[in-house]
Amino acid sequence: MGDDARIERSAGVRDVAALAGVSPQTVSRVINEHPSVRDETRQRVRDAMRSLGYRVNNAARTLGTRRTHTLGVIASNAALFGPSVGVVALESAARSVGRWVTTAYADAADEASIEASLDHLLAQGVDGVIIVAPRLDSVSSLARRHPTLNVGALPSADGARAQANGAGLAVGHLLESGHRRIARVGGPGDWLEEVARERGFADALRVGGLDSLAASPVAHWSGDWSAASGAALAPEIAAAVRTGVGPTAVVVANDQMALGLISGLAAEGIRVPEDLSIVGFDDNTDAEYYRPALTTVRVDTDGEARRSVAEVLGLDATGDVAPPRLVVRGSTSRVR
Amino acid sequence: MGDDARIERSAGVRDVAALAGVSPQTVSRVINEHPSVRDETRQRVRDAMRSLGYRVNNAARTLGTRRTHTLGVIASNAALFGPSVGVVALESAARSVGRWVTTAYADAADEASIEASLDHLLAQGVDGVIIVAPRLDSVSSLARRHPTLNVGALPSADGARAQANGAGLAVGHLLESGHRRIARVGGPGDWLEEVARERGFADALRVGGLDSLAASPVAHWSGDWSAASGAALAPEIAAAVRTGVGPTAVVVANDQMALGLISGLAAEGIRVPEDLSIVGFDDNTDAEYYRPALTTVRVDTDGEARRSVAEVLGLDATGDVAPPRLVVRGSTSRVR
DNA sequence: CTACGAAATGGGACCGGTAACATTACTGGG
DNA sequence: CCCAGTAATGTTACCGGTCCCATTTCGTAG
Repeated sequence: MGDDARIERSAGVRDVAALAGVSPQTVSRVINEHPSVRDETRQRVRDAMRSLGYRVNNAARTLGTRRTHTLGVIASNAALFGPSVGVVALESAARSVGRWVTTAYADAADEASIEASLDHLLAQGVDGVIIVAPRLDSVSSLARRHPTLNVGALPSADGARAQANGAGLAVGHLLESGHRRIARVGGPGDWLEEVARERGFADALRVGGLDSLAASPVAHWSGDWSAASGAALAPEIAAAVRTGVGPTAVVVANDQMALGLISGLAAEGIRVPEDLSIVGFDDNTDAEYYRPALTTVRVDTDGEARRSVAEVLGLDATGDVAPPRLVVRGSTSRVR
Repeated sequence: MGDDARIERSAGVRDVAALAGVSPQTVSRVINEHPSVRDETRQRVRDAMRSLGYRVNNAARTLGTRRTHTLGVIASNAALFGPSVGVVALESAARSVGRWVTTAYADAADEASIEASLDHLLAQGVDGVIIVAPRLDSVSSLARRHPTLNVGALPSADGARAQANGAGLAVGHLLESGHRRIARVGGPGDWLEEVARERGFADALRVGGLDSLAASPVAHWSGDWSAASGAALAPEIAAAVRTGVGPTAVVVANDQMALGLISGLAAEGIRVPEDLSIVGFDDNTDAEYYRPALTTVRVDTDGEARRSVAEVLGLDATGDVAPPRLVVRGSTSRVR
């Protein structure tokens, strides 16, 4: 292109202003889409920006405004589908409203680790923080300790409600299939999503005419979302099934625990779905290829992410959030 | 002078300087660990910083230095274990050397999408960019178009070599188990990791005394890393196995494709490992709970990430990288 | 004791936008 | 046609570190 080989310091607002014949302030107004700029002026400035290859300098802008246009995301355990997908969805949602995302991974079970991640994000300066798959008290606790900070969560309160409904769908499917002894394998009890999914499960059972007694012989099993933790529960669950009065179906809190559970049950000689029906939650991309293919609940993570971002930034929500949906595959069958 | 109760703007270098009785410049030197500061002075400044709760303002610093201390990461498809784990490892590695990470997700197969992500990162200003699981030409192509930018990859060139060795381990295991007709299911051919794993596979076959002829009847199968793509290959592979002169073992380019393949093969009536041994790659957290549990190759992603970060930032590498390791489970058996 | 180079420190200007306020150009009502 | 009120634009200083360069202090050889 140009053979004037000089180190061109990238153009600034003043350069653009000079070329467009306006003041730097007007250029700034154009950048920020301030309404009080005549269309013709705006166009002239835009042209100048283009011909100079102008790019806003985020640092300068931040220095002046004290707003970084950056969203901090604290996520945990990337070996889990849920959080991974959530982080991607958040990044996409944030970018679509002109924000950057800085991510810090932490061990969600360890409050100190979360605090360290938050410190890291605060040092950089972020306009808000979203915690992915938070523990129950993480959000309120952080909000309390950093009153000036916008703290949000994925899922949001609305998202949690949706997940409760999703858990209800799973129960409904099992009831329709003739199951009456339905147990549940939960996640860690102090996680927001676990609480929602558990509540949805319990409510649906009650509505179906089965109170908690229906699940009484099976107690409450729970893991840590990992396949390993699902597998670890297999012996106990297998024993319950063998009694003949144990559960005929289990609603598991996420797909990966379901995977582990099925694997462990196989080792115990319990067949799925012949001896026990299993429903997962998330519908991760692999669930269809588990053996048997997993019946599970799909949630609209992208929609949820958009909602969470909008909430934290105080914007109007963009786009709808699809309600959760049951995906029936091979891990559930009618009760014999 | 007048001490009106005004909103306490967080302390800056000038405040610290005043309290410590030095110039702002000296405070700056302390912040940046410049050697030419007397120990006693340094200590005085540090004390002042602490007592004022001083925190560097990253934006101001960036504006002055033109360095953001931020690393950009471009990753693709978070539904895959490999990239997800890689991103986390990079974040951790970067943080441990005092950098922030801004992530942008892109569809790696779509050059335009990568370019858009890069634009996004450049607008923020990053000191370097690391592409996770890059296509073969992505890195060099970006480096060419943005000559001033530090571009790196995960895995690095060394990491790719290690993966080649890992693929060799898989082949070695199969040879020892008596397999002689060994096929391979690759990833997308224009991906760095695919090239490395394929090369390791081919080299090991040759060293084992089997040239490419051994694989000739099985052609070259490949997918896109997803379980779905693995499942899609099942009919064709099943047909080859049924001929009786097809492969007795398959080395698959990653665990998730192996999962899909096994699922698809089951539908075709091919049993793993009785009729066909299968080796995966990655050893993701779920592989142990696939059915059968997957024999696979584990790589040291954390170590690789540290190496990539150090490379891009021009630092000395910290910590060793563990060599890849074969994990033998139930998806492989001795040939009958 | 002097001289001189290195070490330690200080003094502005400056990075590139933007807030705050001032100014000028328009609009419509009386 | 004047004036208030709003729209459009300009002026100036400032955000908070750091760069460059000047200055002072120190160590030590001559």
